[in-house]
Amino acid sequence: MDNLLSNLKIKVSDGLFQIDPFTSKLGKSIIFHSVEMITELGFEKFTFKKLGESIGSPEASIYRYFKSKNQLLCYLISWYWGWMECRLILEIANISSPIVRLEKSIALVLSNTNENLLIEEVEVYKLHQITISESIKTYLNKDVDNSNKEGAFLNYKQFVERVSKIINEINPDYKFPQMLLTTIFEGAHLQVFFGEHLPRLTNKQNAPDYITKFYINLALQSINS
Amino acid sequence: MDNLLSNLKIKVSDGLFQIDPFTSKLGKSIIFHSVEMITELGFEKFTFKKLGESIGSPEASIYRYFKSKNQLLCYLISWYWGWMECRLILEIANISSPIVRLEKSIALVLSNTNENLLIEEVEVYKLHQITISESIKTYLNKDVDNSNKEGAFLNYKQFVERVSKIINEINPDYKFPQMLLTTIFEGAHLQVFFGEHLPRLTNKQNAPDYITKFYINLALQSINS
DNA sequence: GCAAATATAATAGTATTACTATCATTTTGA
DNA sequence: TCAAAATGATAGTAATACTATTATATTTGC
Repeated sequence: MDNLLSNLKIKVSDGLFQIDPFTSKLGKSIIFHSVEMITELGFEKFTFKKLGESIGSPEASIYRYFKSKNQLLCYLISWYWGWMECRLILEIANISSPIVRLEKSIALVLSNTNENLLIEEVEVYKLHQITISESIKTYLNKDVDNSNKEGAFLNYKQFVERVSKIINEINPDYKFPQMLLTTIFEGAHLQVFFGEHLPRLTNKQNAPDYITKFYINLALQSINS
Repeated sequence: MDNLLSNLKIKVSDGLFQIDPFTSKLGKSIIFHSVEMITELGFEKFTFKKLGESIGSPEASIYRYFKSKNQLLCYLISWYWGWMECRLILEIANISSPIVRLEKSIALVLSNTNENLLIEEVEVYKLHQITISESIKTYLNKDVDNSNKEGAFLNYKQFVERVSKIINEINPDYKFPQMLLTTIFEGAHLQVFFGEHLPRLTNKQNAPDYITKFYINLALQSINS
């Protein structure tokens, strides 16, 4: 997989940066260290000043790449869904059964790479964790309509779109594929978080992949009924 | 309903305030105006300074009631779930069928009072909107374990607990009531938000209560299978 | 009805955040 | 090699999220 993906450039909407970070050393460093730092501190306590210190560059230089820390978060999350779409395509290629393809799509959203895979300076393991706790902050705010215009959610929409087509292969009459999928994807992330911090809000099991199985069942029951 | 509820005092964990706001005029004013202001500005742009100006009291006075704007948000959201539990109890009293009780529980989470009902200085219509866009911010952060210790999520847990008991009446062997319910409650809020701002991530229908029906079906299919 | 306790107002101050601006220096690439 | 672009160094600003202090109301318990 690494080899295949190392030839890919994940497309991120150009409204999500001022200068494409992958065109320079500093840009790549911003990406690498921001993933590290947001994972460690959480988005609220993460600042460009701290980021600058850890990179060894002044704050002002970071602002040349991203106009705000919000834009940077949107960039990272968008990159994540772009990368997930790549993984999805590889994962379900040559699988004829749409049910199996759907199962694999849902499993993918909950899977994390074990090794700390580094793609385009992005530690994808950590970015997965960031997506779980921080991604909703890209849209649950009063600037959502602007972010939307800047293309912040295109990659996520495209991912959802691709999987909803699989749902309509299974049942062409199913009316709520996007609704079902965002319920599942966002719900899945939340259950991971609850499992760690608020166990009374979930049903943690020792069985591996119990969250995945739960959501696969939920999806298939809903689609086939 | 108003009459019944006007005799109730919604219980909020005392880790969520410094001074109980309902014991003074200023406290009540903080509650009333913060609901107004968070609805209007969103949580990020809401500040104690602006709140103080609109109340006509200095910032420092507000800090005597709530040690941070985060604590205030936790208070409001907790109050919301306390209030929702009261509504739930009234709503499902004397209904023998657990299926109907479950349906009503889910419908309740998506329902908003039409009139701008004022309970204990809380405009509940606006607080419902705040819950949709801001409630996850009470826990998706690095302070979650502390907030949890302070009782920030007790009312929500209790609400979920109460409804999960209904699920286990329907099917005593069902293993994932909390997981199903938080998926539904959080998902339901999200679909409302997507319907307004990111329609490609949902399936907005003209039919009234389509979100409610979707989640009721989802629940019943999952529980009965 | 009055003193004491308590709540509030008025004001000031601090460290940090989220930026913007300017100019010198280094890197790059045609 | 020379100009353009990127970066570094430095400074500055308005706002945020608080804390502290002291004076003035207001409440309350006796």
